[in-house]
Amino acid sequence: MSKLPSLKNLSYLLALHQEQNFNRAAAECNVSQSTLSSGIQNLEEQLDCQLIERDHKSFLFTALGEEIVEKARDIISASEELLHYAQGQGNIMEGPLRLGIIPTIAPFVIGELSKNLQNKFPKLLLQLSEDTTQNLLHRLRNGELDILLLALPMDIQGNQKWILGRDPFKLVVHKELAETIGEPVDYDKLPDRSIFLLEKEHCMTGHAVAACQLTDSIKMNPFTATSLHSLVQMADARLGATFIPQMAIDQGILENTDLVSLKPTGQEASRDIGLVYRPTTSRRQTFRKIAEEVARLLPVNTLN
Amino acid sequence: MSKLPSLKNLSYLLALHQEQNFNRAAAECNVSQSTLSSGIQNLEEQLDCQLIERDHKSFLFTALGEEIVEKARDIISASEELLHYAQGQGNIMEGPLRLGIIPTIAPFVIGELSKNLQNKFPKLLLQLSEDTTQNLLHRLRNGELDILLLALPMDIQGNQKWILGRDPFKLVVHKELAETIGEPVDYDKLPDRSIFLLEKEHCMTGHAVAACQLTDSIKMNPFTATSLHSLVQMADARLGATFIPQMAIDQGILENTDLVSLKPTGQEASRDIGLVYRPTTSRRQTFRKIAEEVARLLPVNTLN
DNA sequence: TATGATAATCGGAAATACCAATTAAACAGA
DNA sequence: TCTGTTTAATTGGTATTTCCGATTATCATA
Repeated sequence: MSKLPSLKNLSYLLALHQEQNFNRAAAECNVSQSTLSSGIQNLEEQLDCQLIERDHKSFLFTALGEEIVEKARDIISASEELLHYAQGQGNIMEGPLRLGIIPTIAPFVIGELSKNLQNKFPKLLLQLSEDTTQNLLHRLRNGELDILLLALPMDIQGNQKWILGRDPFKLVVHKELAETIGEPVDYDKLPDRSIFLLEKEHCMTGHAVAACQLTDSIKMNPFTATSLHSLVQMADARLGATFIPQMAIDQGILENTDLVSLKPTGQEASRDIGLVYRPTTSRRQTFRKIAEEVARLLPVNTLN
Repeated sequence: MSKLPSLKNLSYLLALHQEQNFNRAAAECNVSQSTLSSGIQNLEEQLDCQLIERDHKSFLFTALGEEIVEKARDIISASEELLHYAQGQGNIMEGPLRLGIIPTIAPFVIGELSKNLQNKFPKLLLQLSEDTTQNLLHRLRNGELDILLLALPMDIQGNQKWILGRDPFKLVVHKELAETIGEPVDYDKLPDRSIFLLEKEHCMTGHAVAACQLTDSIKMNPFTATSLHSLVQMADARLGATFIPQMAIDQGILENTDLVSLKPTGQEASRDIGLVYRPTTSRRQTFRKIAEEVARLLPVNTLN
């Protein structure tokens, strides 16, 4: 059996992959450029394969090198996790936890969530990060984040998920318009191009359109907002209607407006809320407790 | 950030856990006893926690130590996997694959399976191991095996599974008895204590009883056999009836006998066949290909 | 043609990993 | 009680590895 690669050399490889430059990577690792350089060569020798193609001045990771980087990342994070776990005397709810949340969920759960986690697990260091689904998935993949709170269905690539609950969509309109529409909503009674949605980077747009059976509807207005709060403002200014998730309404997003919420067409007009994590994680138990805490905050809790 | 533990020291810890003795563990690792001893001390210092309780002559792993061992095992196997992957130039169907199979499945798939794998993936080194479900799960857990081919439903502990397909049960009787019974089988037409089953270590007994709605039946004979071939022999000697899975019949287990197979009571009188693996594995893709190969050999393939 | 940036290489120093031998303790048997 | 055995820890010295600083080689570009 040949010798296992050292974690040190694997971490050199990760740094090099991140920085794409020997000097910067060496600085990152607090070693000299020569050390890092020979570390990489050492690794290539041990693994008996070419990780980077050298081009005298620059270099490029080989396909195999990229794959090794992926695997190395898992190994390094598992080792870091072991270290933290041991140093925390086996307390799984201790130390940093990097949670990514999409913008159409974050404002409506992070307040309550961090308060509850702080109470129950005072040694847990929750680090929140708000970003689009695609960016979050990328950051989960490269080890920048530990778990993601996303809206589903969604292609979560190679990752794993727990469905925590459902979040119904409501059609939100000015109260003067509400009477002419009725429940469940008949979209035909709305003027053309009077439904405002978020820009397409937000997965909520697709979810709302699908869940409320609005596909290709002439009713949609091509203008797109960047936050739910903007949509609320626009509806309140009688520019049209919009879809708002129940969790936002529960958090009082319609307070101090003249808006009312109606049940949209489609018997399951809702999005699923799920927690997504790397399949290779060794912190399932920790994540599970987080899942339970988040699920308790959702309009409909379906965590089994 | 404190320094990561070295893979070397982690492997010392694993060996010590396995051998429960410093000298033997050191021999296992091809190092001296003193090296291993200081390696462990070193590790405890780095992790800043007590892994074993020393008692001057002997020692005992602490609870935390046991948990660290689990995590260390995952890290070491991921590292070994990375090494093999790299050395195989990224070919995931290369190198050793340790597959555990229960005795009521093994004889009826391994022939075809190893032939097919040999053809498709000539560099794959399939290492088969036949054992009871409980033993296999234990050996999967401690890293001795990579994947298990089991009959389900079954408590697979913390592991993950794919259901590959179904394997129907057939009631097997001597042909002279068959006419008096009819299909689907009316157990009342069988004499009391005339159904023979495997000893209870074999999960098939429970599966057959449940699937064929035989719970607590007076029809069962308390004698238990240790293999399906014994059951066939007994039925052929007109001692009674028995249940045999379809895959065994397909492989000709009834050839050269005077037995016939009847469809038993219970509309889904079958067991599921599944592949079980550690949730922390980094070889899902490899396992998936194995799953596909196995599924093709089953009487009913349900792998999605 | 110089200049600056890059990664590889080289030689020596520092850190470490390792072993053999020894010690210390516990135990079993005479 | 004495003795030999088994156990893990300790010690001291050696071999190996790791790391750094300096240097080199190559290229882009000013």
